[in-house]
Amino acid sequence: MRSYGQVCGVAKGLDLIGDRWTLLIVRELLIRDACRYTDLRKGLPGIATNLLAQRLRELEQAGIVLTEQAPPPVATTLFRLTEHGRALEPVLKAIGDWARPQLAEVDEGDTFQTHWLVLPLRFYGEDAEPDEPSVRIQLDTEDEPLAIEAGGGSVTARVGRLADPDLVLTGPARPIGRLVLGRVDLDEARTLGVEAKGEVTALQRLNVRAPPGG
Amino acid sequence: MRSYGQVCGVAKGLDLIGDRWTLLIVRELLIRDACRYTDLRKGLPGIATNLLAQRLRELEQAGIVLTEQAPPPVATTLFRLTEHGRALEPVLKAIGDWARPQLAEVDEGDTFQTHWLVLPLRFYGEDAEPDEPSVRIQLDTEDEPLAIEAGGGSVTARVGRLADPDLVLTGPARPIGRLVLGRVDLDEARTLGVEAKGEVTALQRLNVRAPPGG
DNA sequence: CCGGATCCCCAGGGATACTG
DNA sequence: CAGTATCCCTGGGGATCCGG
Repeated sequence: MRSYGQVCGVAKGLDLIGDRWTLLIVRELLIRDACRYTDLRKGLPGIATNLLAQRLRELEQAGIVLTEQAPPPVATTLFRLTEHGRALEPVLKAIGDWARPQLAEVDEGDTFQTHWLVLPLRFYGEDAEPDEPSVRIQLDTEDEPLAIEAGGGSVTARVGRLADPDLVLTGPARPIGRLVLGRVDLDEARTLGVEAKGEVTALQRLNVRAPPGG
Repeated sequence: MRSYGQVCGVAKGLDLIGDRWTLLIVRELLIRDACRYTDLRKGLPGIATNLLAQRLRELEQAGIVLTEQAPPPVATTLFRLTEHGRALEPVLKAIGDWARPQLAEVDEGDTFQTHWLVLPLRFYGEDAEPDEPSVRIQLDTEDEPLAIEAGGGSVTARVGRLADPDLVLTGPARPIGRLVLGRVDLDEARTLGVEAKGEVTALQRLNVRAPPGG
């Protein structure tokens, strides 16, 4: 990117992360930790492949991303955030906090992927019953499976599959996302095609609060 | 800007504020409150005038900026942030926090303007002696005058001139900025061309702390 | 299949001139 | 003062192709 050439923290920051797609690449890496090139492409629908490669080079040069060679039998390049890169999480959180109202006006053509639930759950998720034993919820949608665990007062979510979940939610990604974030209840989600198998009360443990000021 | 088309708070936010120059326009409006078109242009060296006009239109349409007609004898258009626009301050703060280290590597061609001190003073400034009577410091550089006041534990700064300052700092903008932010002491600043007239101990009242995690 | 590189085309940004 | 109009050029979108 062309530098703004200003002695100002905001301008200097935007020199590094102000380019199109850059912060969304960081988002994907915050969600997935270590990440293949193809994972990034799938999580960034519409990005041109040359652009992704160029951004990754720039991010590596800026000390935000580092690459490593995975050992066989994987034998592929993995991309990962440096500590300086992980320090961008508050920036993404601030943008997300601010944009919460905009999230209501979702366009019909907008895409949704299940793993995008990870950051909102990390930022706003609480365990409603901290003293109860923890519960595990498995999301099974058309794209990647997501594993959610609530216990000890906090909520964690990651891409992948749980060994023995208390509750499995199967169906289209969008309604499952709205159910997990507490925007619809289970009855309404069922009419939208969501199937729940197991301990449905586990959903009560997920408490997703509103961002500050929203 | 072209929308990312993703059901994700970060992406939705970037749809509105991810364009080049946009957040720097917001920065200028956070510094100055009400602002003429020409003030914005001076504070954004290098921006194309058509681009500034276009961004202001987009920001107004997004409910971030509003325009008002100043009454005579000023008789000009003023730009101001809406409440939704002022809510972007934490986003700028998060970027500034993150970019603090980058601010050390300033290029020689980079420009600096005195009023850019307002946000760092607002974010990181503390009054070192909350119980003492407040002090007023006037900055007089080649560009606009800046008025700083420290008292009651906090620091405020705004563009403009004080009636009877306790201390007046005159000289080139860059060294004055570094002095106010505590990056050089008064002796070193003097060798860089800064003149101090009045109660020089007033500078001790300014305490500019480091951002979280930096 | 993974990790890109290459090519073409268009939209968005930069610089300058001009106008109500 | 507050923009519009214009021209040019770079950066981004989209597709295809290529080496490992």
